[in-house]
Amino acid sequence: MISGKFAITTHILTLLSKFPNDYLSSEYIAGSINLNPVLVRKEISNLKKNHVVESKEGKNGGTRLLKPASEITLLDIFKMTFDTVNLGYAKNQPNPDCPVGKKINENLDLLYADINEKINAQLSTVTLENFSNQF
Amino acid sequence: MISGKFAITTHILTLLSKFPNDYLSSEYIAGSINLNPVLVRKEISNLKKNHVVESKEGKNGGTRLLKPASEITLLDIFKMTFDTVNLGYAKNQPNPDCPVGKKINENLDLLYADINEKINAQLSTVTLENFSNQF
DNA sequence: AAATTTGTAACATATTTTATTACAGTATGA
DNA sequence: TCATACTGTAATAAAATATGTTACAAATTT
Repeated sequence: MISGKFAITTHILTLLSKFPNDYLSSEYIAGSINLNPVLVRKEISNLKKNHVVESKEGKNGGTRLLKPASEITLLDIFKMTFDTVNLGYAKNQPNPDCPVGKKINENLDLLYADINEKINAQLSTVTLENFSNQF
Repeated sequence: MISGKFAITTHILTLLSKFPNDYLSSEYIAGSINLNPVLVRKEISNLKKNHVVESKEGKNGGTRLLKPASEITLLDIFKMTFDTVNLGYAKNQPNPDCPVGKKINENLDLLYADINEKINAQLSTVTLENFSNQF
């Protein structure tokens, strides 16, 4: 899963933030996202690895937040679900005998690094609580 | 072509900017990018549509810039090759009976719009000439 | 003990990207 | 004027990636 990871994780966390004391099941969450529950559990697995949620197995089990929504930023979610934003690369290795081919990816990297700085700054200003309050 | 469009087009334009008076063939350009010439011609077709380059058919034909590299910004390239940057959406339509599902995409859109503003601002500060001078 | 849920692997399908082939049309220049 | 070297574009194929499904062991509740 790549393209939907941030959106799905943000959706999951928004739901959890609405019921901070309940364990929500992957099936319930999947019903809101309209996604297979197995994929929801995979993203939750990632969130657990990052100590943002905890799960309880068995009957009446599910997942809940480990900390208040005010202490989670969208930048945190971004870091858990995205490598970096980029505007793409050509798939194949460019010609190393061409001055442009030799350095194109390096120079794109510099550009993309600048872009990511701006994005990170933006995302760090929004908490899950802020985001969730829009609903 | 989605993922490589910006990178490939930037690569093409960088090459053209190095030889502003020559018609470069799609085969030559493809050799630097290590990409099929047909795909290069497709991107060039897009550049022509945007009046950034012109092509000449026939023997000794090829493509060259229609204006100086100092008058083309990376934002121009971005607009020709990207819709908008986003951090993804879940693939399926979310549940409209859930308050979160109903508004998640709308709220993600707002967030992504903010991100795009920052990216646009950044890209508008770099000309093709600036970029090309790094090589 | 029965029911419900997570965790995870294995596999299947769908979608998107990239590559290839083919060939008509155009310009050059020997 | 004919061979050559290009562009333009459509059609198709292959590869890569994303998403979906099935299956089932393990955990917990009632």
